[in-house]
Amino acid sequence: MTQMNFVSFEQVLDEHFGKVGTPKRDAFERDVQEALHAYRIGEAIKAERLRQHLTQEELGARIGVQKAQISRMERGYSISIPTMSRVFKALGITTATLDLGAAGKIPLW
Amino acid sequence: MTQMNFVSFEQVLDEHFGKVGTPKRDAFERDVQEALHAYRIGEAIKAERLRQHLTQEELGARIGVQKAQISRMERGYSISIPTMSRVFKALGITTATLDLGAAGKIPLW
DNA sequence: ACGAAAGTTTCGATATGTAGAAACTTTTTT
DNA sequence: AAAAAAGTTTCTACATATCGAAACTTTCGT
Repeated sequence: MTQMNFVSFEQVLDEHFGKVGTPKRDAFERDVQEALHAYRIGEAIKAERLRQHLTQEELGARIGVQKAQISRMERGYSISIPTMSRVFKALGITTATLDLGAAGKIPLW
Repeated sequence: MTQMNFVSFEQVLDEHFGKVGTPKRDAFERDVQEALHAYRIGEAIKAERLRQHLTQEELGARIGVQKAQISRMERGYSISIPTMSRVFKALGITTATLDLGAAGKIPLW
């Protein structure tokens, strides 16, 4: 086998989306971040649902949506604050605050 | 002047939207909650912007939107998580966590 | 009181999120 | 291994959010 060539993840990104700071790359970075936070929220929903031994169908019934909808939320399909709040409330989570550090804490519902 | 008649806020709500638990009233209560949290987020944005002595136009420039858009956000026009995160980042707020109590804390960006 | 700056609103176009129905895949139970 | 249950995806329709342009209102400095 001849010498292998390695390419870093960064190199691939630079090539496909441009260097950091260029509009296209920045848009990409934003998309990644947004997908990530939606995913984290989904994970939290799923963890809490499983802790309570509920199926997606049962949780869906509580807020009047199909199991398919719960699936989408848990899998990180981008979610709005009202939707997020409906689901967490249905899971019995009555308080949620957005902690902005120096800028204060905001109760979300 | 003859005897005045007083009506409680609750009575007005009951009459216009039905009692708590009915679909119409529940929808109303949800709308109020959603408007309220959007408003609180708007207040936080405004407070932080003013603390830094920035105009809406200057803050808008940082994220590439018009001053009109910042105005809408601050006044409680319903806001998505990605939008919220863009604004707070532009204000230098680098960490934000969603605190769900027993269900944990989720970094939002 | 006047003009300028800052903030708000309306209108309309476009983008993103919500959601059911139904087919499909994966996991669990028997 | 077959059936049932749980979870996921695709397609589609509709609802909500984003945002600029431009008119408008409020606030501030002189």
